[in-house]
Amino acid sequence: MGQNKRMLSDKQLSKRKAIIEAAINVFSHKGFHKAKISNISKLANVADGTIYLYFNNKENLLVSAFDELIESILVEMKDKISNEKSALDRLTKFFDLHVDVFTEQPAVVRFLAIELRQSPDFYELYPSYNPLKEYISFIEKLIIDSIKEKSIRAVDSRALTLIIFGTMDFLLTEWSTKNQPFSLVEMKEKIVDIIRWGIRIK
Amino acid sequence: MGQNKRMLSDKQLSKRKAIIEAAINVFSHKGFHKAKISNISKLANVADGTIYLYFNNKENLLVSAFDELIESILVEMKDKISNEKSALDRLTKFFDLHVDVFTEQPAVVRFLAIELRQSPDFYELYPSYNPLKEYISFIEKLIIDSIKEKSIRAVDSRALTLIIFGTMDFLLTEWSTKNQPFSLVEMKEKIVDIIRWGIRIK
Amino acid sequence: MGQNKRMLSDKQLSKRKAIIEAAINVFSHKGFHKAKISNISKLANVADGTIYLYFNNKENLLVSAFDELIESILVEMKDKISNEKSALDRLTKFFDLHVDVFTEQPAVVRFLAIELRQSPDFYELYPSYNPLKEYISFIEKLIIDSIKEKSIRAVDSRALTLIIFGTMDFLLTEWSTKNQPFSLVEMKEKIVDIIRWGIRIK
Amino acid sequence: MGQNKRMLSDKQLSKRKAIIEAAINVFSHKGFHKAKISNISKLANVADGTIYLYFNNKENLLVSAFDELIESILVEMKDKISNEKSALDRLTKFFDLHVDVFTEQPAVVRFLAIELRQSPDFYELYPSYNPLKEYISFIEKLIIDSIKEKSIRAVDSRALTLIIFGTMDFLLTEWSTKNQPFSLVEMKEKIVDIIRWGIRIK
DNA sequence: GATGAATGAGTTTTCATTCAT
DNA sequence: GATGAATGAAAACTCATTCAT
Repeated sequence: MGQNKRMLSDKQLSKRKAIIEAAINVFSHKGFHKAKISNISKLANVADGTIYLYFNNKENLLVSAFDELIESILVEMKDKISNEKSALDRLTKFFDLHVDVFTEQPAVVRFLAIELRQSPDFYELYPSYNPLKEYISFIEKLIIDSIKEKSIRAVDSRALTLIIFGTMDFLLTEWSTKNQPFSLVEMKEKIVDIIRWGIRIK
Repeated sequence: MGQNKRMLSDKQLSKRKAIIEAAINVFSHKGFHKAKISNISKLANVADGTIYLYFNNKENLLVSAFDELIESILVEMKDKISNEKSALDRLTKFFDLHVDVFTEQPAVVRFLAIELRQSPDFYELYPSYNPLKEYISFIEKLIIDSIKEKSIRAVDSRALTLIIFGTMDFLLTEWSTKNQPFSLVEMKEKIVDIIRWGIRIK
Repeated sequence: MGQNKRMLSDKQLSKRKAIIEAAINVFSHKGFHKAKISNISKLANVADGTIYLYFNNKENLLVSAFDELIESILVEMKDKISNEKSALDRLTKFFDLHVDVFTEQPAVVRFLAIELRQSPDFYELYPSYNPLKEYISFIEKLIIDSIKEKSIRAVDSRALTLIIFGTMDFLLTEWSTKNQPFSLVEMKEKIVDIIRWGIRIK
Repeated sequence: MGQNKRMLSDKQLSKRKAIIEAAINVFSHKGFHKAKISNISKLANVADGTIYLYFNNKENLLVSAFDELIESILVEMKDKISNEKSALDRLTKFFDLHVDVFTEQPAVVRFLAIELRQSPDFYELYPSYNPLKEYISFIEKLIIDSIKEKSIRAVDSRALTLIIFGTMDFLLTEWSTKNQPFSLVEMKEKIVDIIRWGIRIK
């Protein structure tokens, strides 16, 4: 049975990590249904059965991999934007970093953008669960702060969050599934320009 | 074997339609992989084998359902916006209708927003295929026209298309997967306001 | 339901014949299990259902095709050897004709040599049925006559039948499945020579 | 996936053997197409899936069973005839043993005589493959040696091989499919007598 | 704890056969 | 009689999961 992460020894933690990394890799490239447990165990250099010592089942492995991937990305991004003075600068930087991270790891885009939506049963069972929740909440927080700082006009923070995340998501999905059909950096600048206009203080 | 749609009798066309409708319904609720052909055939009141008289296989049924659904939606929407005077009005109306259509048929949102991304094999086989292509192209065309009419400033049409479609898509996905957590119409107005500001002529 | 052949009109008889011919053709080339009723009906220019007006089922069609093919071959061969004076000449001629017939229609060899053995259930149901029975009996009769005429020594007729038919069958199967790896006529002469030596009057 | 036979543990080898034996049994009685994998797995006391740990697919199981059966029979027969002084004695003994082996295991006759010809696809894919090749070659070698030893006259070795194998094959098929309608041993003696006459040195 | 051989449930697709027209 | 659209039973094979070692 999958065990609580906190009760594991160092050796076990590194084994668990190897499994998670292998899982992200395999799920990203093959998709949830075509990914075989044996692919993941082979890549992680463990036996098939070992995976079940750390995770309850395949779906739980997918969800765990999601959670930890997003958490690690978010931690890294929070750290990198911490030097920025204003909330708006942090938000802009966040957008930049989002694009950077995913440009460097296109497989991760597939994983987050596509696999995320492949467990409808899971959503049915846990409608409130959303691995992106924290990520999106962070964006909304930056927006609220920017409004408080009066760097941007007092738009609805939820609405702006939807615009920003939805656009980032679709931008990267298009770029990724269509094999980089445009310059991501240039396109990002153009998008930021439009959105900035929409929220600037007159 | 799947047959050419044009060679079918009226009776056959209605049977084919029943299958497509059942397929959209089942795929929407269960996802491609968990949807069983027998679920679809039962809902359509035909035998399993009958589906294979009209479609080559399960994937072909998914793709056909997509194509026909999007085409019918697009035709309807094109018709409804044809009265609008300016391209910008048509674009705005298009956004409204998009939300209306999907509000009325939440299963369709799931189908388009989620299932769309669930046939990775298909995309590998036909990387250029994208059932949303025409839909997205139409949005971009409205944007280009609006710029020509000088109703909006001369932003990059591709960038604005990404913003509009990405936002619409995410707005509806959030609203749909989280069981309508906010007023869709109000949220839409707020989003339109922000984007309009971003593209208005000073 | 399959009907008695004798109650059919001329038109029906020709339809039945077309089906039998198509069946031999398709069974020969595809084998019983890969042959589809629709292949046969298409080749015979009738509807699938029509076949069931003349034959009870697929297996019955196979068996009927066998029977009629062998009967027609046997009738033809009996006619052709009727001019030969002695039973031994008729037997020798029969062997020659056997080879000729199958050289001209290799598909028929496959049909008789291979498909013949593919209905084990059928043999279980009707252990006494053997479509080759009459054919083999005829060989044995020629042997018995030859012995009576003292053209050959008084060997056991059954034993010699087994040698002659077994050799003919294997000769043609080898020649047919291995794509004519030797000169059939020359090999036949060599075989006949050996067997003749074995049965000649000292 | 089917594994290399040499890399298996003793336990696995015995499981593999049980599967092969069950396969021969079931294929013999039902024929390739009517034999179900579940019949074989049940008889071998393993799960359906286990068969696929040892063999790639049903056809591969058939072919493997063939190969191993013929090889084991041939090894045994070669050993048993090794004491005979002359090649002609070995050939005669070989014929005797052939009949003995198959008399003791009638199911094996069916398997070799009937199933052998039931994989038309296989022959199409690998036209040169013939599991009986080695067996037949061995007979021809004994014939060539007998001629060299001047025990028999200098007939064409290929022709005589066709006679001997064809006759053995048909003899056993008739005896087997018609439920032992004659004394196999007596019939064999009569056949050997005829053939011997045909090839003796005057 | 780790292993990996064994399990067996589960589903698409084919195609002989039927029967309403 | 003839048609061919519709039926639905049937089976090979995969792979997540288990558990004896």
